[in-house]
Amino acid sequence: MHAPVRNPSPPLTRSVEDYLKSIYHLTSQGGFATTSDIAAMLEVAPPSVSGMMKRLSETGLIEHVPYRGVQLTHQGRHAALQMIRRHRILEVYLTHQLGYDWGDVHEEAERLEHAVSDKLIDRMAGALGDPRYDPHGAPIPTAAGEIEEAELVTLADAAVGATLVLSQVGDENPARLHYLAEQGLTPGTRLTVVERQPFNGPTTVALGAERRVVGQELAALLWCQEVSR
Amino acid sequence: MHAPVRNPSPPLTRSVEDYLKSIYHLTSQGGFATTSDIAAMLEVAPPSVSGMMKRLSETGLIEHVPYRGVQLTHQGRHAALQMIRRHRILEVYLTHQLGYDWGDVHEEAERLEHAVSDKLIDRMAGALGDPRYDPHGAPIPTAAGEIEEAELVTLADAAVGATLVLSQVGDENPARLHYLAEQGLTPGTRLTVVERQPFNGPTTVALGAERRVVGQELAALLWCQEVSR
DNA sequence: TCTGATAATTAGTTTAGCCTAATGACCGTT
DNA sequence: AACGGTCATTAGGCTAAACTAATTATCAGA
Repeated sequence: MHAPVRNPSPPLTRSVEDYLKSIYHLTSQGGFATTSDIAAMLEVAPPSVSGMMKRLSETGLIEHVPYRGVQLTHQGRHAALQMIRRHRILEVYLTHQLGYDWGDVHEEAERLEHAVSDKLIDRMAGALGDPRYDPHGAPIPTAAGEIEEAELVTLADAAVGATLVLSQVGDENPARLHYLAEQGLTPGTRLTVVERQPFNGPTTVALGAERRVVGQELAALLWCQEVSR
Repeated sequence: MHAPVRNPSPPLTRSVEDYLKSIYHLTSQGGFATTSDIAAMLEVAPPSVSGMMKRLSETGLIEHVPYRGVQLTHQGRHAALQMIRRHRILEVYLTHQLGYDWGDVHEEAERLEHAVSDKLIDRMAGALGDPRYDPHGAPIPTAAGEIEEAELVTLADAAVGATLVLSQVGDENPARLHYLAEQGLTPGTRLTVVERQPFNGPTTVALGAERRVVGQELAALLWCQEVSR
């Protein structure tokens, strides 16, 4: 046996990789990621984030405006997209090749994404025919770091009468994902908004002949593409 | 996204896992693992080992006799065998399912073994039909922590005239492994010891009609089972 | 414009792992 | 029995990444 082998490009620690991913997700709609949002997402205390932001901006991965928040530099964005590619390829691989349920892949991928090599990810992607979306419908960045950006609305915001295709489920809670699958609410599903109760009330949708009533909270996680209205 | 997910049974750090594995390998023929052997295997300084030995014996994973060395407790041995199972299942999976070469699997498995869940290992093992040996011929511990112990001799020690089956290659250097594969020296190969030069000289073996001359250093890595002599 | 709430940062600790330098134990030889 | 060499351990430091407590910015409302 040999010494434990480190990943060929050593600079990024697990922690750094997690911070970059969080910042990516928090800024994907533009704007800054705030210290407390990052802290909440990673479940660490805000001072831990302040400290890390200092280091990350020193290494050129983020742009930090004190008391405002942070954004990724090109370099940081590229690294974040690498991680997201790894995560999503792993999710597809685990579901398609190893029988994982779409509710259970996130946790496993979350650990593996820090340990896999680019070579392994490429092999997995190859074995899967270079998939473009993960099991939750999220687009997979290319090896070069490009990602599809789609115009999406949440079901909670979609107009009554609109016809939609459910594209992404913005959640990773296994129980909620299982429930959604039972209800037939998986990416690719075509649905029509039948009605919505006021005061953040539930939305009723038609899936073919079936009706489903979706609470506000869940509806806000269902990202859809508008087909017509 | 959520906070980074930790492995369900959290206590063992990557480092601890590596130390346990090293100690297992160093003591598999019985006896104690010494501080400097562990240090050499993990490529750390001896004082780092002393420090870790203190912690590991406090947590009951090893028995430490100062200035003598260490041995695994039952608990430590079990944990080490878990890691070895993970490593070897990963190696088989990477070679059989993802086209890895037997010389390249070690490094990838070395990183992944710390990140995979038991569930994933079981799925991989299942997909492979619960293999009993890794690509280098080493036995894979069961999920319960049992491992086959075979009586093996290195080719360097085998008697001239003996007929052997090459069982394990005790090396993980990709270049050496590639060379061995080219020479047809892979686990399962049947061979006869034709002659050996004195003073740690090379050993000549017959593989069917073919002859191979194997240097002392390499011969010491080829663990064989004696069929007859 | 002041004030208070909220959010961000700084200061100071902790733990895991590593390091080098200094010290101490063991063992084979004389 | 003492010596010297090798090996192990102790002492003391360093870094990454977390924490709590204390301090400072910012901003919205009175």
